[in-house]
Amino acid sequence: MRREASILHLDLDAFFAAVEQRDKPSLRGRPVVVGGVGGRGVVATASYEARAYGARSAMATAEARRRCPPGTAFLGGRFSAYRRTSDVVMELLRELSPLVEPVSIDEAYVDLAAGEVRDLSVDGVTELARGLKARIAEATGGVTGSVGIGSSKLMAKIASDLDKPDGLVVVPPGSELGVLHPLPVTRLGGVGPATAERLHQVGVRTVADLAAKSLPDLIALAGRAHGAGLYALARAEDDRAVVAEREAKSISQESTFERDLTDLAVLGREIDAMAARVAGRLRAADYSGRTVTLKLRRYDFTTLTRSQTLPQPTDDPRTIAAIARRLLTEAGTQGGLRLLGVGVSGLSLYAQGDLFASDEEPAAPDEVAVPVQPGPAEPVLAPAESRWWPGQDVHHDELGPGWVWGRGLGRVTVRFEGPRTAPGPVRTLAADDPALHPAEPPDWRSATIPG
DNA sequence: TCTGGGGTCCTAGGACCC
DNA sequence: TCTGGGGTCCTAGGACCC
Repeated sequence: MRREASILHLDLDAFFAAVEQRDKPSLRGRPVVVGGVGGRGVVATASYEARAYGARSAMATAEARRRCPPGTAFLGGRFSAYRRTSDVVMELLRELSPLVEPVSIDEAYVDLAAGEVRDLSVDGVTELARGLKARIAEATGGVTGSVGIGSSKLMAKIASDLDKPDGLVVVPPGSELGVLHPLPVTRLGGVGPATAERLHQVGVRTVADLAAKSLPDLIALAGRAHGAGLYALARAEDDRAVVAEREAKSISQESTFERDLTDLAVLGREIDAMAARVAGRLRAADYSGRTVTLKLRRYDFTTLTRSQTLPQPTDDPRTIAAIARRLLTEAGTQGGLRLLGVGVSGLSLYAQGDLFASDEEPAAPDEVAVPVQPGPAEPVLAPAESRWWPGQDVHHDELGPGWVWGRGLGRVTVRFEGPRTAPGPVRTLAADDPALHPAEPPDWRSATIPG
């Protein structure tokens, strides 16, 4: 804990949904749900309008559909659009200080003491945050963020959560315990459902209740590291540094199937496709890794992992696939699998994987290398329809830019509008209309300054 | 038509080594 | 031949976060 409130936490409000409402004028002020749109999808982000009906992050999309009224937009994610907007925000943060720690695409810490900020008084950082929020809204075309500033990461994060959305809270140094102690323990990072349940069983509901427990009690309850962490957080003791760059520890891909799969040949091709993507990401980042992990989730949602560690790191898709295939054969597919995942950990930079990934190199001690084939798509939609998904950016040769509202029965419904137009008209087209093409996300920035 | 995808960190037991 | 004490690596699972 510092003497000054010099750590800032920014959390963009309902970020994915906010970007969708910015780019799709007809959705402004209306409920929007972004996430998996298939039968087994879950909600990534619900707009505040959708939250009013009970839609929440991590809820099954099917449940959100039940709760929200007709006309609610259910959209798959447009990650390149979110990434572009996030990059603009992160650059604004780096203008405050070079020490910026992105936590996720919509969240970051800034160490204001590491930059040029002169005035770290409560009034000074409040003024700074006002300016930041205005610049974010201006540069992103109206996306808002909630800002918290405090004497530690803990307090900055707590503060940004106190007044959502579009909030600004500074916790003056010295007032930490007054802010912290009345809050429910579940507001502390690291207290999830399991820990919360155990704490409730011993009568702990607020952070003040937690602070009354002894260190040995908390270690008995939550384990050595976690218990000691809770003991410190309850006292607002937090010296975690803002860290700009973190080395990756693992890279993985996983996929939940529309229907449970049992066939080893089909699952093997899924593994090949995932191994190819993991290897591609490893190579793009100049990483290779020694441990290959297969993750599987059975029909009954039980989840298990099987792994093997190699003597040398690899980034070779055939090696990764061959190991994962063998681990799958050993684990079995009885009853059906709803999810498969392939990951590589034990990463090192610039390892010798390339030197050894020659064609004659055996892929694994007891298995012949298998060629990588494209994964099979579950035939849920007709081929022409499966090109399109709700929320997708498209362009029509005559009708111009727009986005997909829905598809089915050989047709696709498109709304023709963009970030800087009025709400546009809807047209239903043939799913195989040759004039309709997938498009890049539209540019939300205002046109070049006239003159 | 309950329950995504990509991560991090921690714990615990067994193998193995000195 | 009744029995240590660490330390590290590997594997598996679980909790948690966004």
